[in-house]
Amino acid sequence: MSVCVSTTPPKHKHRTATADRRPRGRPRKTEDERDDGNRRHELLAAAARLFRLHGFDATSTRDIAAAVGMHSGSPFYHFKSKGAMLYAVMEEGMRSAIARQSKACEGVGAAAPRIVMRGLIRAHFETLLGSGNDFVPVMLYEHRSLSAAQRTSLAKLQAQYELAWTPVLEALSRRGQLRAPVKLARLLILGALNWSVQWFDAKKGASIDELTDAAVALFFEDGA
Amino acid sequence: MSVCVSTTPPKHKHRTATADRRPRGRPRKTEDERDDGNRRHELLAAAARLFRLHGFDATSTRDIAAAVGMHSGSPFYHFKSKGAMLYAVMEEGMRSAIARQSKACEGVGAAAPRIVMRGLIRAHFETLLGSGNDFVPVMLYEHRSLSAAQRTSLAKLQAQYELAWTPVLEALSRRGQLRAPVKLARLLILGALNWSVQWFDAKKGASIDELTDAAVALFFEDGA
DNA sequence: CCTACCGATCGGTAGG
DNA sequence: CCTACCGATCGGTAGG
Repeated sequence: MSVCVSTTPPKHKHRTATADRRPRGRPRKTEDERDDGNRRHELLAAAARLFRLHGFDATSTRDIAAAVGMHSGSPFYHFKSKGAMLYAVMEEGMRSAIARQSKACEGVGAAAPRIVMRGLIRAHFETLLGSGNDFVPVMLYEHRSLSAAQRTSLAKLQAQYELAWTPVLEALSRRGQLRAPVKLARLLILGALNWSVQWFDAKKGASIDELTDAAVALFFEDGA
Repeated sequence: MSVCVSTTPPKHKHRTATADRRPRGRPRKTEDERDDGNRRHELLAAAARLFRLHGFDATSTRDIAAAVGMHSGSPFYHFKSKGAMLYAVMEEGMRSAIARQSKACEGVGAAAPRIVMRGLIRAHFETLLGSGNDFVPVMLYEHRSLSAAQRTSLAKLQAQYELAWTPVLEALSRRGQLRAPVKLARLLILGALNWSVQWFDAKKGASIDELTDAAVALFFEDGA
């Protein structure tokens, strides 16, 4: 029996009812209608980088616009508010985190839980520390700036993500390889990983692989 | 040989040269000159609470003033800038954290390293999660808002705090009770503890003592 | 510590 | 997506 739960996201359908904003004024320069999404994503990537670097409140929408060569009012053509940009960054972060996690679980089949756990930890570090992966760190550290409704919405994605961890921890616990209560262990372990955002430096110190090995060794006993 | 390093802070002498600001205008209402310091500390406690709750950028100096019944300009009689308030919060947080840690180390004498470690972890949780202890959480989560000079200054206090951990971890490692490299283990363990600020709820779930037990069990093997 | 104020910046919008 | 702009808020200060 595989211990790795599939957490492929359900189709989402909560684009807001007011999302049918039509372009006004100057028409598209080219026939290529689809670079609309590209500009939007450019904004999102710039926002993620700046939010991570300076924080949500310390980043102005003007900063974000300038980072992609737009003028001050233009981001509001793509997003209806600064808060909507923050939420979009976090949502994209969670979707890619869930996708990476699912991929890590593919094909581990009936592997030993310690092997599966190594895959989950490795994927988590990659999501947090991989170059250009600013989206999830923003989610972790700018949570406070969300509205209540946004928080509720994101909580579902987070629960979905963490769903994969519990059965693996339980399997390890049954085998005597985990020596703390599963629920607290999950919180402590995820905390240890999440905090790495604060000190990890890709240019010096341990690599992501070394980090993963250290974490697995620290938290779980050998299956010997 | 005791494994617990004394980290009593050295006398600090870096009150800035411009700290001799004299009171102007309306004289003190009473003869009690010494409630000056009390007002300053009231401001600090209110700032810590608000910074923790809403973040540094989202808290205005007006909010802080209102929280202690002052008017908008008055905090600047006690602190020369908002940034100086942030630094003062963090500095006070570190001093009390170091004091609590030193106390936890007193009298453990030649106890087994696992016992000493339990004391360090317990003290750390108390510093982070004890009721009214907002100062260190602010330090952990608002680090980004410091100036470079402030960061350098605080780094010394942080290094002093973490000094106590290394020899204990090394002792545990020698005994085979710690299964990851000491340096990475320290980063991961402190991260697990620091992250508890995000999810701990004094009104439900585990108590600080249960948390401490779970952490010790998770990270360290029995000395059996 | 209060009053009154300043300059700067910010999120957001109308209209094209 | 740009131009031009508004109202609100903010950190900080002079003077008492």
